[in-house]
Amino acid sequence: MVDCANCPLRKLDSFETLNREETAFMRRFKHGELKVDPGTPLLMEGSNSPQLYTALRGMGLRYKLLPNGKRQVVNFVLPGDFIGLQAGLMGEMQHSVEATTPMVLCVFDRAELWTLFKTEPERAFDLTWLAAMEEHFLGEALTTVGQMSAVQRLSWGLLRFFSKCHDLGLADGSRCPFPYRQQDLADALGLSLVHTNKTLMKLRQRQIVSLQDGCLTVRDPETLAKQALLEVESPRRRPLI
Amino acid sequence: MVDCANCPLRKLDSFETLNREETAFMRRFKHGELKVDPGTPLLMEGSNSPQLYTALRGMGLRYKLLPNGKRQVVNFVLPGDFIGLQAGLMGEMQHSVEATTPMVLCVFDRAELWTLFKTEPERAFDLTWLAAMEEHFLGEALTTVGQMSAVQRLSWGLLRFFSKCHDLGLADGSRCPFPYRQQDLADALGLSLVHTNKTLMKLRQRQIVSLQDGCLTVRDPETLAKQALLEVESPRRRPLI
DNA sequence: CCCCTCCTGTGTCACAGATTAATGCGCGCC
DNA sequence: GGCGCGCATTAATCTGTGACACAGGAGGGG
Repeated sequence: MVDCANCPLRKLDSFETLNREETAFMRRFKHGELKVDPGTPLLMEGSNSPQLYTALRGMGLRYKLLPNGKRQVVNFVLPGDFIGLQAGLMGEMQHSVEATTPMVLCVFDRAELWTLFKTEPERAFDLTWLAAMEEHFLGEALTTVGQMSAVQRLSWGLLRFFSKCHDLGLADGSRCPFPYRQQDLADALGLSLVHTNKTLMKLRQRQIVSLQDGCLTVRDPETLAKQALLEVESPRRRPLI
Repeated sequence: MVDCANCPLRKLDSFETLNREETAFMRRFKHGELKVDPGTPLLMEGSNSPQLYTALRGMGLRYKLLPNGKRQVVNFVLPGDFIGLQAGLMGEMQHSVEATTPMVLCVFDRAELWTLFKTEPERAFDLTWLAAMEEHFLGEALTTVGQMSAVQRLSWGLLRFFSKCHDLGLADGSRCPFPYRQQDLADALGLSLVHTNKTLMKLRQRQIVSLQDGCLTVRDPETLAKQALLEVESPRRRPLI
């Protein structure tokens, strides 16, 4: 499922065990299970919070709240995602998770983490690998939000989400569930709601994606991928002379 | 040095050993040493590259190059920083490190990583902790670039860099080295060079920071910190009637 | 049925920031 | 000295995006 071909050390087939189904490993270390309903934010008060989570079922989003009321969606949470390690060390911003469909989370006791490292190096390695993947994703997100236009950001965001769904086997052909509001997309990509809406309309009118009834359909993956990396037509005006 | 008070598991005094000085641990696992001169980019071709690095001395920056020639500075590299785990898994964007002062890097063999997890869980734990800290930083950076104004971004960036220096003992009072060009700052914060320059001038004229001769001086830390989180004066226009 | 609320769609306008260009300044080099 | 080069600075202009306002549709509840 998850592409591990690049991992130089070993085939990480154990990755799959982190996805969607509760494994023997989870059963051993888990502290409890959590069912979360859409709309209820799950606050994570930094590393003082004694809990770590793995999403088992459902989708949600991980975000930070700013003192001025704005919100940055840091990542979309899908089954298999590990949450909580990255919670605030400094405690300046509120770090939260909110479900957008009914979710089931596997809860770990943070204090067990150290045990894990001593007794199950393979699992510890997986964990680190996941953290590195997340770090890579965030670097890409930062690059996109920092350097790209609205069309490119949307293209990147939708494509990324779709591939993640696809890797998890949640996509049906070019279709995947997308239980988010436009406001969520806007907050994830550093755009305003209105502009996100208008840009989405552009993508729809160009028959590149379709987004309705909680489903995302990628109609033109090539163009989408091209736009996600580089403006299709060079927007550079030619000099006047 | 690095604040570990929040780590619930144990006092991470071993962190210090990752900073600046080469330790017995490094000597055991290290594959070589690398001296890098300013201006020579060190390409990291994803996890296919067999190497991982720890910065021992000097400063630099880690960035991604886009096909359209733009650049996103992902983080500033200081002594003690671990580099390479987060290199591209997908290989879309070029991920590189460039020194801005002469640097010394400790080179690890990527294949040794797995050995480390089996034989030195403490070190493996440190590594994961570092990855989590980096992840937290990137989340904050994303939030800043996605939601904040130019003044706030600059304030956040400078403050962050200064605290990092301070934690590493590289700062002298309110002064720390800053071997970067304004273009580097601009690329880190998703701003244009010109606008970065103008905003910097504003901060200087308000006696909040001073930036010259490769040194950053924080003159008014309170205001800086306030601005880094929330616009000081609310920029909301009052209605016309 | 109406009323209310949440969300999407669309037009208008203002502004923060991008772009371009020109200047100055220090520095190394021939 | 004169030249080129890299970088900081400043000004002038343009534009992508945000802010605001409002209409319409979809539910939900009494």
